[in-house]
Parts: sequence; C-alpha cells; structure tokens
Amino acid sequence: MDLTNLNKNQKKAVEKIGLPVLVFAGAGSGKTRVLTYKIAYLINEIGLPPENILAVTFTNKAAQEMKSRVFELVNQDISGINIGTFHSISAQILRREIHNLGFSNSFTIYDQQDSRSLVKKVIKNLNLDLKQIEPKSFQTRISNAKNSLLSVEHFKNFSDNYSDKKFYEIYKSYQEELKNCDSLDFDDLLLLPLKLFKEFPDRLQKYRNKFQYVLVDEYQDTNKPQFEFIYSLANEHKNIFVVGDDDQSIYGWRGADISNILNFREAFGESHIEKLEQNYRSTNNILQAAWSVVSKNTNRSEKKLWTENGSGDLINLLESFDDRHEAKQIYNLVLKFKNNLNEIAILYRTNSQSRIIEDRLRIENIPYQIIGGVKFYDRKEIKDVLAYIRLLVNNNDSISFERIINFPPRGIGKSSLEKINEFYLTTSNSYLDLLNSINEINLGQKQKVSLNDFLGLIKKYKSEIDFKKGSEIVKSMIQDLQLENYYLKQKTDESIDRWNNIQEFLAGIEEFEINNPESNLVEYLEEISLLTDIDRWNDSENRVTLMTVHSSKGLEFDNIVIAGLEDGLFPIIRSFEDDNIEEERRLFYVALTRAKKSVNISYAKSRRQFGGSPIITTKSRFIKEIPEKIINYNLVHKKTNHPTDNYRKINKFSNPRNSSNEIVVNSLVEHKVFGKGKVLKIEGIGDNSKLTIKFYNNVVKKLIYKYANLTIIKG
DNA sequence: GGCGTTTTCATTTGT
DNA sequence: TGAAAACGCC
Repeated sequence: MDLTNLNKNQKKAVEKIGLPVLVFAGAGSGKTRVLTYKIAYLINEIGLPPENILAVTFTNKAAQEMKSRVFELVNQDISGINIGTFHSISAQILRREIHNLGFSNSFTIYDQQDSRSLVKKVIKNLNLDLKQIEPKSFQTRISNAKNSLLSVEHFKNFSDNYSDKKFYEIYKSYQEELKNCDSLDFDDLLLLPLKLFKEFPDRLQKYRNKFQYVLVDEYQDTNKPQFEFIYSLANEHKNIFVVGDDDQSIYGWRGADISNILNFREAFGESHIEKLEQNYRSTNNILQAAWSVVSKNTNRSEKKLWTENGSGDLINLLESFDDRHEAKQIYNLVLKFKNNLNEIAILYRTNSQSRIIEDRLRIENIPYQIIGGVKFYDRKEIKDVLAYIRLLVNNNDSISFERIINFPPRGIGKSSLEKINEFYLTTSNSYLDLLNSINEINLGQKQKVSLNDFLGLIKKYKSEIDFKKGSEIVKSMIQDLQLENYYLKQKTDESIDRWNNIQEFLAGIEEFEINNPESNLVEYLEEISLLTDIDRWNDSENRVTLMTVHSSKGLEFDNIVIAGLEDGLFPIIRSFEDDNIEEERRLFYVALTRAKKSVNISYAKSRRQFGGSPIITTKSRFIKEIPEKIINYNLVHKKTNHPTDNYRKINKFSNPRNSSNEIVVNSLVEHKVFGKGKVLKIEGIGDNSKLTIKFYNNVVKKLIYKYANLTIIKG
C-alpha cells in the first residue's frame, strides 16, 4: 500500500502492528489522515475484514467522512465496517441485546430535555418541593454520578444531609421510571453495554470477537464509561489504536478524563507511542499564539507544534464599545469574504452570544448558519410531532404521553392528567390498555371522549407500522390532528414558521427513507436522537458559520473570529470551586488552531446580559498571554467616543454595503488610532492594497487597506 | 377545571 | 431577550 503521502511519524503509527498504539496528534497534524490510512492498512495489508473493525469518532459527520475516505483508499466493499460515535455504536449493540436487560428492543432514547422532565416528574411524585429540589441540579448530579460509574446503590449509605438523602431517592426513582417508560437517557446508552458485558460474558465474548481491532479518535475526551467500553473490548487482544491531544481536552465538565490518555500505557501495558508535531494547517503566527497560551498549563505532555508554512498575518485584535458594536465590527470583517463566506467562521464561548451577531447578519442580508443552540429537532413543534411517533413505537413512554395528551388542546388539563396517571399507574401496562377501561377513570364526559379519541388515534397508526411507510403514517397522522389548521389559523409569523418546520421535518423522514430503504420508524427515531447540528452542517454553501468553540473541535476554517474575549465570559468564571482555568485555556487553544490563515480576536468593553443595560467588562487574560509582537492593534479604538448612535443611523437610512472601496489619491480618511489623514499613494488594488497616508500630526504611515478600518471623510 | 395572560428568572460547554 | 411558571379570568 502506498504510504508516501504520510510523514515519518504518521507512517510509523500506521505500520505499527502487535502493540497498543497511542498517537499524540497535535492540532492540524494530520490525525484524520493517520486514522483513515490505519484502517485502510488493516484491510489492505493485514487482511482484516472491514466488519471486524470498530472505529469510534466524535461526530456522525466525521464517521461518514472517514468511511468514504477509507473506501477511496481500499477500493473494496466496506459497508460492514463499524464506524460511529460512542453513542451510536452503543445504541446499535443495545438494539440487538437489550432484551437481556429487561428493556424492549424498540426502547426510546431520552434527550436532556426529556430526562429533565422525568426528573421533575419524579420529584413531584415523591412530594418534594420543586423550589428546594431543583430538577436541573439533580439531573446534573445524576448525570455526573453515571459518568463516574456510580450506581444508585452507591448512594444508599451516603445520606447524611437532607439533599444527599433526597438525591438517593430521586436517582433511584428516576432509574425505575426510565425502565417503566422503556427508555434510556444519553448516559445509560453508554452504561448499559457495560452492564450487558458484565452480566452476560458470552455477549462480551461475542463483541470481542467481532471487534478485532479498535480505533478511537479524540481519545482525550473519553470519559469513564467510554474507557470501560473500549477497555473491555480491547484489553484481551490489545489491538487498539487511539489518537488524541491532551491539549485539546475540553469536555472535563461532562466527565471526560484526561488521565485516560496520559495513563494509556498503565492501562494497556507495553505500547507504542507516537507524537505528531508537524502542523499542516496554520501559519506560524497562529501556532505561536496558540503555543504561548497553552504552554501556561501545567498538566500536559510535552510537545510543540511546528510548521513549514510562513509566518502569515498577525493576530488581529478587535475592540468594541459594547456587544452590538462588536456584532457590527464582526459584520464589517465578514463583508471582506462576501463571495466566499464559507471561508470564515465566528466562534464564541456561549450560545447566547450568537443572537446579537445573528441579528446583525440578518439585517445586512449576509447568509449565515448557526450550529448548536436550539437544535432543529429540539424545537417545540418538532418535539410535539416526535412525541406522537415515539408513543406509537413505545406505548410506555410517559414523557411523550404527557407532552401531547393535551396538544393540540383537547380539554385534558392538569387535573385530568393527574387522574389518568393515577389510574394508569395502578392498573395498566401500557397507555393503550387505558382504551378498554376509560369509563373506570374518574373523568368528565368530555375528557373521556377526548382521551378515547386520542388513544384510538395512537392505536390506529401503531397497527400500520409494519406495513406502511413511516413518512406516510406521520403525514396522515398530522392530517388527523389538523395541525396545519392549528398553526395557520393563528396567522403569526411564528406559527407559520412552525408549520414550515413541520413540513421540513416530513421531508427529512422521506429523505431518511430514501437513504435507508429497509428502515422503520424506530431506526429513524434513533438516528435523529443521536444527530447533532454539526452532522447536518453543510460546509460548502456560501454562508458564514457561527458556532461555539466546543462545536468547532476537529474542524478547520481559513479565517476565524473569536468573539467575546472578556474575563468571566472567556475564560468563563462562575463560582470559585468548579472553575477550570486550564480547560478554558485549552478551549482557547482549540479556537485558535481552527484557523488556517487568519485569526481575529474580539472583545467588547461592555456587554448586555439578558437584554438589559450594558455592564462594564474586563479584557480577557488570554489576550495578554499572546505575545504583543504578533498582534495587530489597528482595530483597537484609542478614543472613547460612543459609536452606537452613528452606526444605528447608518444602518437605518443608508446602504452600508457601498460605503467602502472608494478611496483614491488625495482622499480624506480617518483612522481609529491615528486620526484624520490624507491619502498620498495607493499601491495594489482591493483589500490588500497598501495605502500611504499623511496624518494631521504630519506622521506618514503605510497601512494595508483591509486592516486599517478607515472611515472615508471625502472620497 | 381549562386556557390565555402576566410575571419571573435564567446562560457555559453537548451526546 | 425568551422560555417556563404562576396567575387569574371564563
């Protein structure tokens, strides 16, 4: 097999067989290339059948890409290969095996929202005060416990104070409720395979035999259950190959354990460790900035990226008066890539920062795409329709039942629901059982009719599952429910949007059916519950991408903007105990190393919270960790004039898109730092042209147009 | 008892 | 600013 496309270290990692391999792969060092070549090498040179290979990636999109790249390299049928995220691989195993653990094979996967609703339900059922016992914090505690492999039993005797005692009860009851609902939360998806392997050694043996070679990407972000999963599959044959970078570990808060990568050798014994330090992505200045930041961390393995690329542009620093002004300045920057908007991405620490930037881009008609935040499948109208589908598939799904029992409104409110629940809990095995005993429930006549109609509808469509196409079932159900009328009669922009989203959702089911002709609704539900925005992301369209730094992991862009570099926001600072400044720093490192050509870091001197009045902020300490000599300060305002009024007027009454590009010799311009000046000479054309300007204090400066951010006083 | 309206209160990060 | 909870009217 031709490995000439690999450098020396990459090649060594690919060819090493017979020992566990750990590859420390720095940002942009060709990690994906090594993984794909390794898999292709196993198939082509070692003769391993694709179905005996397990490769775990961080996103579904990455899995798809890896699959097609391996296919290009090996040129044979690899449809049996197992590539996916931890969650999707686990779900696949459980669909076959979960009956051993007392669930049905059409179990439902609860997302965070569903799981929170269930926690809340449990707290209510235990007659606890929702104000004292916050569902959100208990959900987090349950999730943390699971990520630390701590079962309900573990907390039985750790019940000193009120809150701990209640935690045990809630955790216990929550797990029971999940089982009653025939449902798993995201964490259980990882835990149940471990339980299966433990209780049914023959199942473990089966999967050990099946997965003869195990590869893991982004190994630094694996948590305890994920490690156990990999370890139980691979510790016997030791055919394991992991790739990661401890400097890019940014998921500690959800249990990712950096010691998994740092202690790889202790876990798997004698191993081959390879370091990839040549970076093929970024300029030297970007790497220098990234290095000066991350090297401040103490707990890291020693390595330093280098590149044969030139030094490139300086790191541009943007200073803004407030968050709106920041959005405006970012828009100005984006404008320079008007015809290649997919060459620039805007990154931020928190999703809430996206709105103000989004507003500006929308006003200016710049196409954009936001990843994360409220996901498509998390929208209320979509979740409502999904709840109907889930209830058809799983008649024990309480969360879905409660979501739609009165949507669209059918006169069954809070107190009716309580009565139904009470009856259901004592008498029935599934919600459909209620159909036979509606008259025994203590409900009003109107409510009885409504409930009967509702359950009748579920029953009718359930009976069609095996012989009708999912999309047809859903379409006809939506018609029965008269959702179109429900939304369109409201005649608000919002309700029209919602109806359009439902149409888009329907189209999505049809598309899924075309791509998966043998599939049913259960598989469709699984697919979308494990899908993220990144997986749906189209990176070839002419649109600016907005996303959190977390979402940007593993991606690259020509140019990036990192917004909101203020102390408290990035790095985020909440309380004194659980702040993790080193992880914040790694996060900033990840952000910087996404860029190939240019990095623009931005901060605002004041920022609004919850849409209130602006609060004074402090510039991020991370900015000071970048050497001054590689920062371009041209966009930093030295004057303290309030720009707000100015740009508001401009946007309202004039077209800002024609306000640039009109500089000629002798033009009068104003620069943010140097003040007013006269253009003496123009060398080159367009954004990269070099301007010689004589400022009013007789200082002559040569400035590159695109960085100078000049205001034209007279063209 | 249900449903529309007002008030409150919250923002890390995500499978 | 926006979603969920509390409120108060029919």
